Amino acid sequence: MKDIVSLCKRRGFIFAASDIYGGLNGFWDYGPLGVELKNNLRDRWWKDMVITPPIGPDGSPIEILGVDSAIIQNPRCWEASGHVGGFCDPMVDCRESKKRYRADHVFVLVPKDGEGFSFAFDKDDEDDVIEKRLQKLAKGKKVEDFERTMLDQIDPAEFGEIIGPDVKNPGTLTEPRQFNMMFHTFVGATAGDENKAYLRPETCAGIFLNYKNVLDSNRAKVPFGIAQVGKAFRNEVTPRNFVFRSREFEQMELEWFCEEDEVPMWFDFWLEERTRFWESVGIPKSELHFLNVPKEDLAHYSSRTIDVEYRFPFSAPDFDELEGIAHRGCFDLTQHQEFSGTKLEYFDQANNRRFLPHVIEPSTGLTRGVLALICQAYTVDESRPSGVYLDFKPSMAPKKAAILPLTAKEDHVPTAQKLYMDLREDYNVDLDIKQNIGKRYARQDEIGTPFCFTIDNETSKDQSVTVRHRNTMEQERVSLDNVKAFMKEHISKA
RNA sequence: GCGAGUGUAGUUCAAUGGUAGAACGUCAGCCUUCCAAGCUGAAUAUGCCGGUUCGAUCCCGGUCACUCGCUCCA
Repeated sequence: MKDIVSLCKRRGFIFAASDIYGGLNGFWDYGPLGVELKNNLRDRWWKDMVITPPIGPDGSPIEILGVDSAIIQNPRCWEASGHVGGFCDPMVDCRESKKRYRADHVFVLVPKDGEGFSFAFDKDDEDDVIEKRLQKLAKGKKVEDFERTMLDQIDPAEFGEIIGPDVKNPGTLTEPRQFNMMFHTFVGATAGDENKAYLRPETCAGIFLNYKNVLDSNRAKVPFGIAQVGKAFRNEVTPRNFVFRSREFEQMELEWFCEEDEVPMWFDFWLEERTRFWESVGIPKSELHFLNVPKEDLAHYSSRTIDVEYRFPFSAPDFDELEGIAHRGCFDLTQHQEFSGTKLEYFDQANNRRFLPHVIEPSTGLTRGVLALICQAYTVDESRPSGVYLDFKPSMAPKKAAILPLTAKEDHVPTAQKLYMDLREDYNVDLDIKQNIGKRYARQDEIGTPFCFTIDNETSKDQSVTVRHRNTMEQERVSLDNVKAFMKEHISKA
């Protein structure tokens, strides 16, 4: 992983944000090649979703519409989604056991006579565990001698008298701290609670907020989908693993609205489609893993979620989440309907009935996808000068080809320039004239350019150039006239 | 947020209480007819802030970042 991070910096894929100031934990910038790669992945997703959506089970193309909603929305929408209420749980750390507890998940036995210490327990602790611990530490007191109170109901000033759940001495618990995952900001020039707003922690809310607008303006009929790509922000406790968990990231989310009884069919449909997508951009199925998220780990709104996981270098041999496909039920529309007071029911004219559609959400991290593409492409090959090459699918590669005059002299350069000007109309290509040919091949290997066209003495004789293939380093001759056709053939099918 | 470790050119590594050196890469020139070749030259570093000291890259403190473990990940 270290090597990948260093290659990303060295060649201009991904830099630490504010690098010259020493960086900022959890934020990353995309360099010249990184932004191309990210755009390629994003554009492919957008094309596969919105421009040419898949063929549905009935044989005709399904309907998906795109939106691009604001990052900052009315803060009430985050109350509806549960982000404001549900995720501000005060947490308490134990200085000795190094554990962290939710203050509302810890209860405390406070002595009724006010003498001696109080004892904290996890809310799930069984009675016999509690009794045993009291026997050891409470100097003869029994459960009946205590009053049971939740930790978040106790004044932190009295924490000094409490013995934490996993320790033997009092005074190790810190004050409760709020851990709100949402970044907040203020709308308007004055900073106060009345104009507090949030940076969206996920893009899907903007879809639900526009669900009615899209329906009304586009004659959409259930089942249909709304797609969005955009930035989201989460104040992660621990940004880790390069761009995998960062505080500012980019999501590609589809909300698929359908009838409740068709949920199982569409769920399977999207699972299959999304798997196909990842394969098509270069992630082999062998490196993917499908995690049926266990009930106890499901989000509050979801009754079924499958995580599409990828074998990242930092997780290997295990996998980490790349995409989540969730059945969100009608939770979001119900909540927004209630909080906004706007009716969001769908009217099915054919059957003359109103209902709130259920939602299947394939939600993926664009920036995580970029990381997966880079990790997957990273190929060590000691036999070649660069020692490594990036095995991108040609369609994903930031640069599709490099045009290299064999020498900087003679008539190689003008021919190369002409070819470059011609190719760049259709493809993102490089023209590189300086230094010997080996160095230039090596450089292109490191950034994953699939093809290099080399102009040599023979070119002026027979109007042909050498194509050098990145993965095999093999060469073949192609006539100048056929270079475009060659590109078209090799890039469109991959 | 806690604990442990780390921090020297783009990268990988040296060295030192007296102000840093190499290799590779990068750039320029020469030379080169297909894989980081050769020759000549050049630019570039002690994360940041403070303290101790005559003097700190080195010792101390803070901070920032990275790695690992915990925690978190709706």
